Amino acid sequence: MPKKIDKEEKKANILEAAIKVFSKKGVANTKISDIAEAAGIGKGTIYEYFRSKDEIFVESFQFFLEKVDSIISQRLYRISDPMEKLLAYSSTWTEIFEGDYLEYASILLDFWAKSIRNKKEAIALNLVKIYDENRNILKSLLEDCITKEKTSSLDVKIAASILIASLEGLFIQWILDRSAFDFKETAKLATEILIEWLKKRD
Amino acid sequence: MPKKIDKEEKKANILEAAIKVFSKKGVANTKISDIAEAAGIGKGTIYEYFRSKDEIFVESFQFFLEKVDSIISQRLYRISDPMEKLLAYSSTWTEIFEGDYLEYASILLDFWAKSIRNKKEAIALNLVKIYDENRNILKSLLEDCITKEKTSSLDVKIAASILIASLEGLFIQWILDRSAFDFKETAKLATEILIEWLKKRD
DNA sequence: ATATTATGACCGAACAGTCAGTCAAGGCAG
DNA sequence: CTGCCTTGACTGACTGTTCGGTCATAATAT
Repeated sequence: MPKKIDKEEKKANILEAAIKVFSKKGVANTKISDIAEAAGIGKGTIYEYFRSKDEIFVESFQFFLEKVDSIISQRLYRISDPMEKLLAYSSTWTEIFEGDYLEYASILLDFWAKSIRNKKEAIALNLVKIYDENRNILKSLLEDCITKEKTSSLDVKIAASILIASLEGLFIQWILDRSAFDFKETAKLATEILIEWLKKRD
Repeated sequence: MPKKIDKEEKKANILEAAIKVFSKKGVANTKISDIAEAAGIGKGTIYEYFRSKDEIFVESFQFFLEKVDSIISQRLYRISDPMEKLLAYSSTWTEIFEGDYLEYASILLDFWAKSIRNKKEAIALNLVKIYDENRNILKSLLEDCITKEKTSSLDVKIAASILIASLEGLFIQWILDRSAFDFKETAKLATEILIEWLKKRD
């Protein structure tokens, strides 16, 4: 077999493994050898693809976001009805974490922590950008749902902020105690409440 | 004999210092010597009061929660009007972190992370309890605000969950990027939206 | 009052364990 | 053989924890 190694593919493999271990044990408690073992390779090999543990951490964040992003846009792509689209957005997050990706969830906390503590680093700037993008995406989706012109654009953006907040906040509560409420249903309800508020507004 | 010292007071001093350092650097990156330095004592002295770094972490969580709790109940105590009371609840969180305690904020992420990764540990069980208590507190406050009997109790508890979620979610976004929106105003708005929804419900 | 002793709070050097990152040796395709 | 990949034993820096010793002060004796 002509051994042309696909560096990108191999990196992706390592990142998948890293995310899995990071999620389970936390970044600080994860050894490079843990990642190597999870990826089924030797410890030294890791350093053929990444300069440092921190680089793995940063890139895994990017990798994770891209993955979630692609899942979301894939879903929204097929839907045309605005309301359906909005609900699909909010339910995608819930489905991601109710499904195979549940184990990946807690890595979000490490990303948040690192970003908050080091606002100047690329990872933080990136996260800020992601939030802003998502507020804007949701703003558009919300605007498509309410067919009123008089609602101020500012209100809609604030509503978008609140929606993101609700979804993430519910996620944290639910991950800690899944018996507290039905995540999917409650997320849907939160979305509907916001829409209703926007519609009734004058 | 040396002066008899107040063990509890000294522990509190160390915990205050620990929380400060934990917040700034993250628990994993905090050395015992950092805490000692911040508390103005020697490294060895720490171990006169705590068995291990982990014990400091766990106790600082408890300490932090009690502090926030006492601030909130102190505020609510003076208010009788239900709506005022509810708004005071939500604004207290914002004020805590907009004021002197801003630096303490990011320690929440370490608490969350530890709890989520180790659901059986005391710290996690405690956090679950805290959330449940707060959902119930908010449920009562919300019920006092809407003077309708037909609203189902379940709806109110779900609304309480969403309100907590909104406040925490907004907090994360705001801490990352304080120019995104006005925290206090947006938190207030989220509270009002939920009340409105509950009132109009049949 | 003053000297002597007992106490335990306090400290930080030393220890022991851990782990990120290195590198010399081995493997394997062409 | 040549060149590239892979590897895990190794190293050195780092840090949680221990522990023997110091010292200020309280208690007691004179």
